Amino acid sequence: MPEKYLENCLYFTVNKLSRVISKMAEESFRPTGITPTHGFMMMLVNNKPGISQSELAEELHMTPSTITRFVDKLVVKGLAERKVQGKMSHIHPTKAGTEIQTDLEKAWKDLYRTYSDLLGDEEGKALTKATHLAAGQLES
Amino acid sequence: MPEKYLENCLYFTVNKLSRVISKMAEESFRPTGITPTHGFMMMLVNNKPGISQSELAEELHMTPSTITRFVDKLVVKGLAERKVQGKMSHIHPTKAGTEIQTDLEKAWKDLYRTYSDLLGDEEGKALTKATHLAAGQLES
DNA sequence: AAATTTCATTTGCTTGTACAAACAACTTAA
DNA sequence: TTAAGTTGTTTGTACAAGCAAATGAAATTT
Repeated sequence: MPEKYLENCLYFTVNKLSRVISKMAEESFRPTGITPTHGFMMMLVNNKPGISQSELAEELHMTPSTITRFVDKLVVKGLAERKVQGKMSHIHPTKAGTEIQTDLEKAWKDLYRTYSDLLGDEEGKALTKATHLAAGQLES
Repeated sequence: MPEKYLENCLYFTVNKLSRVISKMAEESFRPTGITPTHGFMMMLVNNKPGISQSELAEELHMTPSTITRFVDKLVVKGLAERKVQGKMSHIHPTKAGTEIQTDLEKAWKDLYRTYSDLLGDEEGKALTKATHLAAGQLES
């Protein structure tokens, strides 16, 4: 299977794109002091204080164990706190957590601008949509 | 930034798709006894015995350190061997390595079929192409 | 009410991947 | 021909993410 064939493989191209855009996202979020995924999680917490971990898992499409670790980190960083109630954990933003929201939104917009400028606005949107759709179709 | 907004973010959708298709690829490659990425590496080695690690890094779009670890594993599994020559490492397939080539190709085809069936043949191709293009445009 | 099942979270362990620093071998120029 | 720089590989360390099993609480069944 000669060299160039790899780029006809969705597994391959998607993983590569994932690495590239992840690096870009880290760059955009650097000023906030947290990584992109932690940033998204924090925004979800700010958006709905008291959100449960399973809701976070649902939104972020990540497994519960990963969510636990990520919440741990937000707590250690003083951005959020866990209120345990029976078997549920409810996550609330701290003052510091509320305060970085603006930075997070800025970072997110910045990321959006960066890749949109490189891909073209419409192309970026189209790719995002296609990617989202495909992910949905493939998970079964 | 309310819930559904995440799906308008390329970083997000791409990472999700990457997780989904990686799982699918693992599934397809399970019969071969190695993971998809090791499988691709092995195919490259079979395709060009004596290939250097930097060539592998180039083809696979991965960093040299990652390549080292992956080659290590192929060696440990008895599928390949390193012939060190000066500062270069040349990777050759062993007998066992040559022998699993057919299985690897089958796994690869199987992966292709699986996602093409779910996405539609043309859509799958188009997405692959778009993804490849985008990765190229973004890495700068 | 006790036993069982279900559910949300946690913990231990594993894998993939990267970066930074180190190292080793080659190249070039004074 | 030695010093300086470059290039290919390796090693140490770290982090994201997952799985499987464990825990602890709630809900359901007997």
